[in-house]
Amino acid sequence: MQVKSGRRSNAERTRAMRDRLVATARALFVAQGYAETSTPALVTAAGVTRGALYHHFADKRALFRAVVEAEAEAVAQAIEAADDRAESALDRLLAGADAYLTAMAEPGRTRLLLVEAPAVLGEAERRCIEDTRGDATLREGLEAAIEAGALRPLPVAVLAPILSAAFERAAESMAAGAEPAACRTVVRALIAGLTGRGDT
Amino acid sequence: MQVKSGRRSNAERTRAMRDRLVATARALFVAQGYAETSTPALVTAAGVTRGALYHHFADKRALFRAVVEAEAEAVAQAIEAADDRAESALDRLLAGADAYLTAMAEPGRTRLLLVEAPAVLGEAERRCIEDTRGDATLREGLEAAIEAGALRPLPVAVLAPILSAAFERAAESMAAGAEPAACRTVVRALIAGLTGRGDT
DNA sequence: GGCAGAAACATACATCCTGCATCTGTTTTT
DNA sequence: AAAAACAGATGCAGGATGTATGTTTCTGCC
Repeated sequence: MQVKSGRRSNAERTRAMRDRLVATARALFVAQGYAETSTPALVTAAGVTRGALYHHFADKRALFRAVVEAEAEAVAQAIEAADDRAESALDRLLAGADAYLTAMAEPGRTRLLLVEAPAVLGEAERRCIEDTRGDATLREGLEAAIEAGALRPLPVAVLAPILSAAFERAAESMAAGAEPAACRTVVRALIAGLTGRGDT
Repeated sequence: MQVKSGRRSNAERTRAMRDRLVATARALFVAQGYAETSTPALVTAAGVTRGALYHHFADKRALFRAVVEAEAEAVAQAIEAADDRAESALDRLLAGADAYLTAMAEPGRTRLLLVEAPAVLGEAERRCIEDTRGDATLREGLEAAIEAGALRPLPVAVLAPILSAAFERAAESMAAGAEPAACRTVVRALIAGLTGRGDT
């Protein structure tokens, strides 16, 4: 292992370059959107060349997908962490929803995950990323809550995406400057309404 | 006004050309998405030239906006029609939600309005189209229902977009082949939960 | 230690798309 | 009937994407 500044292993070079490209891409995609961000501008901002980009990613979309996957992973982890700290099935739901809203407050996340991703990646590809993470967790949480009698029996396959969409819009509202407290209140009211008892 | 076959007034020519371009654009945007639809391919499909396109629309986005506005208008009309037939504030809400789901079942509508439009038009422009129509109606409906004591008092400014998103996802699920009955059940349950009584 | 091969990165090119400026022909107006 | 206004067609400039080809940097082996 040389300590000389100029020498780096291939693994290091790859990781550094990939991280650099993904970080720069995230910033530009958030600021200008996917379509309006050209690869020449992107590599210039990153201080590298287009050759490096196309060496590490099949095309512009693959780079975007890498950005989105990293974002989705971060959100999923935040939710699972909150999930672990809850007791009852209903509490897990409420805590998960809360954690989702908090995680999505990270600047740019709503634009990447909720605006650009659906249009750039197909619905299919987007599902592969989002669905195997957040949505699956939510589905399990709902099933558990219904099983436990905490929630009205409703078709989870339909309910989960719909609730998920509600959470997403709440996150967008918060990103757009709405009262965080109001957003959380409404989301909790929505879930509470499904208990059939109507209390919070 | 000549009746000779080859002779058409300018107004007729304009309307025919615009309609033709919008109809063709809708089909292609639905089938391949906005970004993957090139203007050369579009005008070829329409049997006209790019000159005609850029004569009637400032740019590709303007054509897309025309398509989206037409879709949004159709949805808004369907909702208002259903609204007029309802009695109580709560009934208007439920009828409006139902009408929304039915209207959004029109093939391609979810992709245009919910996937492509947010990414292609800014959130700002999209709001101008969607918000001044569907969302405003929903907001008024919610305010009326809360005023009448039919719904729990919640911040409408936040609740309306969130409910709207839930409806939208329900529409997408239906477009993707989910049980229409299940979708309607869930949507109604969501609204019912907000009454604070929990019944349908 | 030095060299062959692979991998990381850079450069150059072919293709395509967008938007505009220009040009032709038709309709409307006076 | 002539001029003005307008619909529509053609050609061009700028720029973007993705690939093919070169060059440098590392890695495994002798």
